[in-house]
Amino acid sequence: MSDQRKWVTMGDVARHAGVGTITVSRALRTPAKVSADTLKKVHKAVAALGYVRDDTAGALSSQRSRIVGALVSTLEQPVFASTIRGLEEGLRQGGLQLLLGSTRYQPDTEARMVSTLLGRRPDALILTSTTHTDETRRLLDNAGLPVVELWELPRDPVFAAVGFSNRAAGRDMVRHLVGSGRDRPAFLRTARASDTRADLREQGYRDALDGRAPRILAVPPHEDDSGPDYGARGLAQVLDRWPDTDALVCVSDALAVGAWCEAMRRGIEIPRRLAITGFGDIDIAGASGIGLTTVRVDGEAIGREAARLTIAATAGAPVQDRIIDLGYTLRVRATG
Amino acid sequence: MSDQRKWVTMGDVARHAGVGTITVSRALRTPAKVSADTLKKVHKAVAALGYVRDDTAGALSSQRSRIVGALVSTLEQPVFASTIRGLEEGLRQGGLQLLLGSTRYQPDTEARMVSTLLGRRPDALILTSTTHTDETRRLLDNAGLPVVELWELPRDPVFAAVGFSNRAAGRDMVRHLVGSGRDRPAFLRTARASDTRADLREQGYRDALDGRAPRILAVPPHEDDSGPDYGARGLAQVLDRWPDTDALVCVSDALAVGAWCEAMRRGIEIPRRLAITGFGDIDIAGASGIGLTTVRVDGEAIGREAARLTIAATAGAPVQDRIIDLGYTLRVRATG
DNA sequence: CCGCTTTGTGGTATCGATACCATTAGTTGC
DNA sequence: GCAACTAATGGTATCGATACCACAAAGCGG
Repeated sequence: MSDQRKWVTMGDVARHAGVGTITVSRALRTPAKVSADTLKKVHKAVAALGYVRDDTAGALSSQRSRIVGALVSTLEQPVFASTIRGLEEGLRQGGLQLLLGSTRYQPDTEARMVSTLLGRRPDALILTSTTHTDETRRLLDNAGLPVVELWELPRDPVFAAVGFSNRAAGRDMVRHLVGSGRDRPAFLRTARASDTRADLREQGYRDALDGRAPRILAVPPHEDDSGPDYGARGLAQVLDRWPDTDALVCVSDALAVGAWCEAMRRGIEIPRRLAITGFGDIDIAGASGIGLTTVRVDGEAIGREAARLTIAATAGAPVQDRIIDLGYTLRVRATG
Repeated sequence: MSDQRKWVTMGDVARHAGVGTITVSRALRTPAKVSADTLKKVHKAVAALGYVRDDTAGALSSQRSRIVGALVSTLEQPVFASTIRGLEEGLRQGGLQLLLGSTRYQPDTEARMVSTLLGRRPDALILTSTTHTDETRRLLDNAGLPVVELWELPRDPVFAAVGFSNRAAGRDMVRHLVGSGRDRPAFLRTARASDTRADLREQGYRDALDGRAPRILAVPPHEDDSGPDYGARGLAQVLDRWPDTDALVCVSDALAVGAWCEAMRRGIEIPRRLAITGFGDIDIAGASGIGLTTVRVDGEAIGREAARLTIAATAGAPVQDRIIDLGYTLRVRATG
């Protein structure tokens, strides 16, 4: 940390280069509108002074912050890692910057963060959730900016959505299990109040039961417990309650991996005695030693597509498809 | 997305409440300086108009953005998840907001992102890396703001650092293995050009060899390969090259879990025939089925401590300890 | 060589909140 | 009862970049 010296301003650069401030602005923002000669002078001055433009001031005068706020449900699990990567890269190409936050699946946290984010006057907002408090919904509606919701396909998106049908995916997975002879599948999830994606997958599970009695276990949230811990606890409780369960459909890969570990510890043969499936296809799911059967979602594509939509919308281009379904793939591996 | 209606300004709120704009500013920023009566009027007006303050404008005039930029090496693995959580919570209590980015272990990406971040005039910067390009270092030195580096203890921090000794941790882990009879430990890492933490842990491994021949394998980075994939490939290559290896010290938990899976697939007995250790103690490491022996790092504490330091520094308080060592714990579990 | 467009450049007002200073009313001390 | 203070509030300049308009010079067709 150096001394209290103030920042170099655009005016300083202009003086040093012998041009007007506005020319410096153009040289940096729209180089095509400036002569090659002037451009060189400006760049030299910028380098000499170590100038870094104040985008905060730029945002104020242009009424465009070039910031896109994004709120993901969790950063603890890598589910959204690829989506964030896709988003970040896509937005960067459009000259936009990602302002990231995590809601931890709590609607009130989401409300607070949306409010904070709006204070930075982002050009758009991206949310990996479609369940909002009334307060949040009001803020979003009044903000007058594009809002893109991810990983689901809400019936009435605030503005647009990119995702897939969680319900269909859940249904397909259970059908696959039933089709390969599993007759008593159980569904394992965490008991979170507003995890719409989990609700939808559970609904898909019910859809596919076809008259069989549902075996649904919602592990209560517990301080300091992580995904795999829930999975291990969940498996124990499921077997406790329904000992003859022959397939465990987990709402996420993190849970599935935890359940798998617990099964290994107990010496339960997988998949002969018990099939285990996950959701998301995170990196570890594919590890050869586990080989988790799961639903693959192309998170990076979701991110890229959301970025494309966002760039188009902020540029004022008309957006045709407001609900984009990118689908999913059943990835059948060793565990079921 | 609603129509093109402009944002409500502080002036609008002031008019609606029948007070001056500056009073509204004070009511929201320093309520103590405003009478209870006025406060109520202002809040009512804010609610009625759905006002959200423009922090961008506030930052410009007060020369304090209340933003702290943070760059982590990766978001793909949950190593830094707890650190981010600690940071975010700590900063929020100090009225600061986290602007998050990922460098993907690439110094040039870091340079680009530092520059972009500085354009938002953050009050401080936080980096989970101590290896910077000359360009980055110059920017940081000239920026005149507190820079806190995490997860390492550099000799000459830009401003301050919060972390632990990666070298000592690596050394302790290997000493533990050697002490329990492992005579031919190998070290597995990814071959990334600028992963200082990996370098230090490797150094620790060498320290503890005590005359034994080093067996170091750096898996070359490969497009689309994730942590566990590297681990699996790495185990294969290590056993190929040094078949009698009896302990595999992995530079991260992600690698260790992948190696563990591959070992399971090959029917290698763990830990009898081969010990496997990781680094970081991510959630899955503790899962009972794996029980990975690893180095536990209290990431959340690092985040909280960094937040405390940052708040103090931005408030102009004198900072005494610029290098804070939070230590680590050897967590011996089933795999070694 | 004259109107016309195109290209390059600069001056000035502006974005919205806050710093700074001024003002008023009320309170305290002697 | 008056100076000296505090509490509460408002007016105005300011932060740094960009929008908008103006203008000069160059290119160009006839």
